[in-house]
Amino acid sequence: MNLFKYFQSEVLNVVEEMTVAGKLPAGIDSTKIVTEPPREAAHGDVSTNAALVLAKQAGQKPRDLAERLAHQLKENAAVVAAEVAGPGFINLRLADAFWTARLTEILAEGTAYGDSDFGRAERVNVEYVSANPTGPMHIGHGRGAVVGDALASLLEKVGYQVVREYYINDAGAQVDKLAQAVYYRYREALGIGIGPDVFKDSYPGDYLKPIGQKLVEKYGREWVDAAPEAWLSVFRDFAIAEMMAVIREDLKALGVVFDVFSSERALVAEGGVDAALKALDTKGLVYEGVLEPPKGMVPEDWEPRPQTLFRSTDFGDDVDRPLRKSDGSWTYFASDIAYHLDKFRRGANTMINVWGADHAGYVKRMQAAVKALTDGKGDLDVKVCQLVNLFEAGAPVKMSKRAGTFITLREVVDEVGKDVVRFIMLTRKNDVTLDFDTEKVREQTRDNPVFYVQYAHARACSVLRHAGEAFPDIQLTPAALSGAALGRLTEPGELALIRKMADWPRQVETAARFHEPHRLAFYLYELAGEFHGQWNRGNEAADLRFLKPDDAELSAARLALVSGLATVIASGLEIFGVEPVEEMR
RNA sequence: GCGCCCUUAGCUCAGUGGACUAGAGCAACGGCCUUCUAAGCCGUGGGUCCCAGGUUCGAAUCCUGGAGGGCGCACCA
Repeated sequence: MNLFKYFQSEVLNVVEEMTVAGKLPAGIDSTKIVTEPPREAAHGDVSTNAALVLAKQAGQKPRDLAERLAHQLKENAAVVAAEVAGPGFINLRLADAFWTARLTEILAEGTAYGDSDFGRAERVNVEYVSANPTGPMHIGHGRGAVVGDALASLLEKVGYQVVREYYINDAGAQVDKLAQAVYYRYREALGIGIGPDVFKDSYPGDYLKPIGQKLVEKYGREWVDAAPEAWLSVFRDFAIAEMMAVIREDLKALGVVFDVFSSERALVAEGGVDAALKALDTKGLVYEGVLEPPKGMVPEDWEPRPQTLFRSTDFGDDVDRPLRKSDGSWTYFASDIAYHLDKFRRGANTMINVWGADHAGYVKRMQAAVKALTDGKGDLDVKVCQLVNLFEAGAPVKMSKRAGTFITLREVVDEVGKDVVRFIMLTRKNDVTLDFDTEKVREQTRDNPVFYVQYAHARACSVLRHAGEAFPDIQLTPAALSGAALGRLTEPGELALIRKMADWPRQVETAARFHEPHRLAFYLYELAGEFHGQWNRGNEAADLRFLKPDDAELSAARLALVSGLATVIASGLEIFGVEPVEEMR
């Protein structure tokens, strides 16, 4: 249960009752009432601004109205105190029994705790990674991959029907360059010398060498003297398939999965671009025109040129955008328009794209296109992921493709483990740069959030294991533990921990609403902190230890708490795609 | 030059309209601990929330302008 939503509806019920009783005017607007945790825990458990919002409409003083509302709210059995504070906030204090009931709920629901129907089974398409099939993934792709994957899981948890999608840019100039580079690797594999500058405009990486070798194994010398027109499509298709296999392996190592891989080439081949552009044209949004040079900077090879343009300025963009290149072929933007129309037609009114920082300039035009094509019915949110700076023990890792000192995502994942990479990628909001230190993330200290959260889960599991030794007859299943005498959980630290755990459903919903999975990393860190804190108090005072050999009843109640804690952490890590470990090694 | 993003404690960052005192971790300083699983615990100091206006009963939060940093900027993806 999202207890804040519950009390929100309780507040609204009271408002409704008072309206019926004539104590409040009819037709009052209560939509601005919010019910949330007070900033200061000392103020209570639940706080609402209802009186402040309604005072003016009711023609009553905020504090007077607050007193009346508070009086009614006290009728709820869970409310032990309803105090008016400041200008007219109402702070509710809840009964211990209310909190222990939340623990029972957690034990009953398991990692499904925090699930909700917030999304109302609405369909959402989350597109992420979509790295060009021209090379292995780098650390920046990894961030997008994790953010997209976790966001998708988060949305599923709150009841959306989510499609995880990867768009393969397998059409256009980039993959032709790939074919070009692979052709030279093919010749090289046959022992034919290649010039020093052959990769100047394409892909010099060694990772294409095995592909050249495979082409030799498959075709021998067949293409050595053939014209480019002859080998281009063969080499291109082969190279794309090989590179996608590499990328899929990289993704697998990171634990990232997709429901759909969409091909740009296929979309073009089946006429999707022509259809989408025709649709735009029908709306009168396509025209032939000449763009001004970008304000304040004129590219060297600038020349005024008539182009086919999309009237994106009608939908909030800064300038109209070209749909066709000078050779008459479609631009990347044109096929992307078609792709987004395709996603919309496949049922996703809400689309979320996770992009790298270098694509930030495309957000407005893409949103403009979605608005135009769907008549405002489609919604596109773009999460732009800022750069990831790699460090090793505090020193920046210098990377240069030329010097061959390029660190791939795979290398980092193999070095520190997928769980570490995934968690760290979620410890910052997507739109700020993230420092990733391959040394620091393996430290076993409180500074390292991955360790700190994992350790809380492991420590909880450890306590449960020890319980089996101390109390051989005890049943440690959640179902059995929920039957414990939870009323014996009266220590402030224990109740504070349950309060934090009970906040999970609200945390999940808020993160989902803002499409911001990183919020959960902060929550999990705080939750882990509460648990470690209670553990440490047990170090000081033996009375506070979770296991008390001379008091089986109290121990069972505390074990229920420990089990619940492990459950909530596991529920969070599940969204992150991080395995909740049972012991640290 | 234009667009987008960022600017909160010495450092790294939470905090998308509410109050009494703007939070956390690290670092600093002062104590303590050597453990039911060790990688710690308690306390103290530390802030013109980049600046200036505006909206509001109320602004770190919304709006406008400015400063600094990042990313991008027609016919590449």
